[in-house]
Amino acid sequence: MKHIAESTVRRLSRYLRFLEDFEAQGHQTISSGELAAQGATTSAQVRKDLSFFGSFGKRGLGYSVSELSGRIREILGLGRQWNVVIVGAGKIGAALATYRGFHERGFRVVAAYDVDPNRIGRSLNGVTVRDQKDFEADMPLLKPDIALLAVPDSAAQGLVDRIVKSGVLAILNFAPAPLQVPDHVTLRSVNMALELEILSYELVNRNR
Amino acid sequence: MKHIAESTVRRLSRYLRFLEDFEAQGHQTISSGELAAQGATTSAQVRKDLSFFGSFGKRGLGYSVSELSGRIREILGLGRQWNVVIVGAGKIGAALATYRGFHERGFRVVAAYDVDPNRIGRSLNGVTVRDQKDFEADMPLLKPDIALLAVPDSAAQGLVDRIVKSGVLAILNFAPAPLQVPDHVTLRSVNMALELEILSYELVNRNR
DNA sequence: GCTAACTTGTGAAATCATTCACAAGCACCG
DNA sequence: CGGTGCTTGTGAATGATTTCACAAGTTAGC
Repeated sequence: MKHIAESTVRRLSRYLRFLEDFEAQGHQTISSGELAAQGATTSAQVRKDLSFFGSFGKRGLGYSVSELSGRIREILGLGRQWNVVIVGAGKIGAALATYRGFHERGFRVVAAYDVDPNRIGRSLNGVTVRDQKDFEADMPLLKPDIALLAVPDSAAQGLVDRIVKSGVLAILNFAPAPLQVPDHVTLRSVNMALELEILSYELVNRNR
Repeated sequence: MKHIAESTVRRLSRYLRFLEDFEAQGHQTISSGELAAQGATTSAQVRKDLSFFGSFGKRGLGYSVSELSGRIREILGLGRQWNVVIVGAGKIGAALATYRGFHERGFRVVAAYDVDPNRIGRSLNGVTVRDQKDFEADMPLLKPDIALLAVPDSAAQGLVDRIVKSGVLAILNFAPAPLQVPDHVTLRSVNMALELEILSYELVNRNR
C-alpha cells in the first residue's frame, strides 16, 4: 500500500467520532456529504480519503454507519487495547491519566512514573505513581505500546532514550523540546505554547 | 501580503525557540543550515520560510541571531503581552494555568472559570477560579485576547458561543468535540485522543 | 421495466508546499 | 585588490494534496 498522508489519517479519526454520534442517534446510513458537513471538509475529500483503503459505500445510498465505523476503527488499529505508560506525573501527566477520551478508545494507562518523592506513591485514577528508577525493571512485565512523556524540557531527551531502549515503539511527547528518536520509533509532539503562538500570529495578521 | 501556510508559521515558532537557546550560548550568527539541522528540515526550507517576510540574512555570513529572533517574535506577534482566560478549571484547565511555557512567551492568565462549586474559589497559580455565571460581567473589564477552553464535550459549543459573544477573537480548544465559530474568530483545537489514534495507526501500519 | 433522483469511486486538473540549483553578495587572505 | 570559500534569496522544478467532474451503480415510484 502506498503512503497515506497524515492529514488523511487525522480526518478518518474525526469521521469516526462523528459516525459514533450518528449511530447513537439511530441512523443506519450516511452520505459523504453529511460526513463532510461535520468536519468542515468536502464530500469529495471524504470519498477520496476512504478510497485509499477500499470502497465501503453503495452508490445511490451512501455508507452503512456501523460498517464504516468498524472499517475505520480497523484502519486506525483501534480494534484492540493499547497499553500506555505515563512518564512524568506533574500537572499534565495527572491530567492525561484521568482523561476520559483515552479510555473510550481502548488506551489503558498501566503505569506512571516520576522522580519527585512527593508524587511517588500517589494514585492517579487508580494507577499508583512509581519511582522512575523502577522504569527499566517494570517495562519487560508491562510491555507498553505507547509512552506519554510529560516532563520538563531538560529531562525529556534522556527519558526518550530510556523509553526507546526499553522497547516502546511510539511516544507522545508534551515537552516543547525538539527530540531525537531512531527511525523505528514513532514520535509525535503536542506543543501547547506553539499552538498559542499560532493564534497570536493569526490575531496580528488578521487583516492582511 | 499573500497567505502564509500554517506549516510555515509552525516552523517559525520552532526556529525562534532554537534561536533563543543559541543566543543563550553566546553565538552571534547562525546559518540556515544550522537552523535547519535542529528542526529536522532543510536549509532551503528555512530560507524560503523567512523569505515570505523579508530578507534578514547576510550572504556569506548567515543571520544575526538576535536580529532574527527579534524579527520572528515580531512576525508572530510576540512583542506584546496577551491576556488569556481559562474556561473550565478541571485537570486540564489547572495544568494550563500553571504551564510555564505560556508565561515565558507573554501569555498571561488573567482569569479562570468553572461551574463546579468545589473548584470555584480555588487558586490556580495565583488566579482565583470564578463562577462561570460571572463570565459575561467580567469580560468587559478583562478584555482578554484569547480563551482556553477545557470543558467536557457537552458544554463546549455553548461556551464557545458565550466566548464569541463576549468579543474574544481567538480560542484554543481542548475538548474533542467539533465546534463552530463565526468567520472573524480563530479557533484551534488540541485533541489528545486524536494524536494517540494517529500513533495507533502508525503502529499498525508500520510495515506496509 | 423504465425513469428520476441520488450517491459513490476515481482519473484528471488545479492548487499548494517543498526541494533544487544557481546567481549574487560578503569576508577573509595573501 | 583579485581569488577563494561560504551563504543567502529566489525562480523553476518537483512532489503532494485537494478539488473537479463525470461515468457507473442503486433505489424507489409508477
